[in-house]
Amino acid sequence: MSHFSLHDSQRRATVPFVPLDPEHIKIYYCGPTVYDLAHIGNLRAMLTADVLVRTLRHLYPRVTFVRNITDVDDKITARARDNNEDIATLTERTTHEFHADLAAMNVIPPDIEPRATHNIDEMQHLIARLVAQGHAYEADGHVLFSVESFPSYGALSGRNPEELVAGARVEVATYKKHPGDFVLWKPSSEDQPGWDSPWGRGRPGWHIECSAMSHRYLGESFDIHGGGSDLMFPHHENERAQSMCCFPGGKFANYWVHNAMLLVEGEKMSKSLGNFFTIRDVLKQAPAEALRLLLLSAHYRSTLNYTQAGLLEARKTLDRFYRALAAGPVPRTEAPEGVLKALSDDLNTPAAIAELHALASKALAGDRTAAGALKAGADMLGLLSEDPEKWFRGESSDEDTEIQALITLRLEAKKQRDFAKADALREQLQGMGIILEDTRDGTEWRRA
RNA sequence: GGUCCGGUGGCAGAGUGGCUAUGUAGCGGACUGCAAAUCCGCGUACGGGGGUUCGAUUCCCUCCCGGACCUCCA
Repeated sequence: MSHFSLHDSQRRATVPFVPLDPEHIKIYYCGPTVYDLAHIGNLRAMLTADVLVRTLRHLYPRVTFVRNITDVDDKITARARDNNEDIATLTERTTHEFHADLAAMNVIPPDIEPRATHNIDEMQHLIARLVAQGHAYEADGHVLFSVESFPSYGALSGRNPEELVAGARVEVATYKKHPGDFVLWKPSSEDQPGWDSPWGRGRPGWHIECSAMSHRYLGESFDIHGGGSDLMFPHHENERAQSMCCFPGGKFANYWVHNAMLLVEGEKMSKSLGNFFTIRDVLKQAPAEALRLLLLSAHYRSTLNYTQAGLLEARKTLDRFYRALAAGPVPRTEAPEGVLKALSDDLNTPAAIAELHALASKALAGDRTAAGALKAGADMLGLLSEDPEKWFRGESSDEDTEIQALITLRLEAKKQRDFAKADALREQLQGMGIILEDTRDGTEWRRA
């Protein structure tokens, strides 16, 4: 078995991955807040988790992957109000859209996908425990976590509470004992979602839900906790504080995985710059696998520059890979060593893709074992899952007959060495978005 | 202001104390009636300046530039 190394954000180093229990790997990822369509930045985090889980599944007999849905949040409440719809309608619809988008991207669903609103009791239980243990206090209707009660607060993100005070760009609520204290429970007005609690009708703070759900489904200690690097502080830092104070005997997450952000055409993706892409936006203009390959073409801890040119390049790369598969039979093969080695080295997807290129070249040269290895290796990355013919031609349609007829006419013209006519027919097809490839055995076609 | 990451060939993007990925674009060639696809060849990159070393893109220092985070954010 290959040695799997993973970069742990807390240790700030790439270290050998040592499972808590090699028979059962447990991983938790922060899922979406369901108030809007997922964008390609969200997708990068989901893909990082996906490749991580695929790799772990290959190396270990059992992996439990938990990814939550945040369906109570002030952003949700605000959006529902703007849309003039029920909160539940908004969150249900957005959750379905999220699932559909990830399915289109060939992302493996989590084993357990808990919803925050189904875990309010668990959250209250944790909060009560924190209060009882002196890690949390009630103030002005809120329950707050006391960062000073947890000596290692800041260890994950590498900051200390004093620094946070100096740079804070948000005004500190007066009822906080320490400016870094954060909300565990907050009171709800009549028009806000709320649940009865020992501290009055209210709703949970953002961070407590992940502590509650990871504990409920994975226990006091689990192997990996992941998310985007922007979640490291404050979200993950706070989760860690809550959970470790609640369960001093546990380790909470043993490894922390954080993916870097992405840029769009060299700039930060933002709605005001007009370069904000949802998964759906991209899928209108390119196949899902092209987007997937593009996002995996940079290492997850590097900033990735998403560009239109890159999307086209990814598609061309896949064309070549699919050609390599289509060139002959594709035997079932074990995942190739080179790909496994790359992925075992902190999920080095660019190196894994380079292996795929080498295999594709061999396959195109007639090595069908390499074609099998290409398929198996690509599968580790969730790529090349389509039928090559479908990849090149799309779903078969009535148009195919017409295309075939024009091709036959052109072959006739060619036979009579009427190249002007043959070229005219080829141009006509090109106008229909069809590219021809003459081979020894006839003429193949594909969509541009 | 604080903390932390980066700067690699036209572009994308790995990696390494000496053998300088991979892809794409470009150029030349083979194949083809012409294309497309495929194949062959070419272009020797590591922000600037110091230092350590027999040797640095890789280690150290410094400067410049970019980015992230500092309680909305994948």
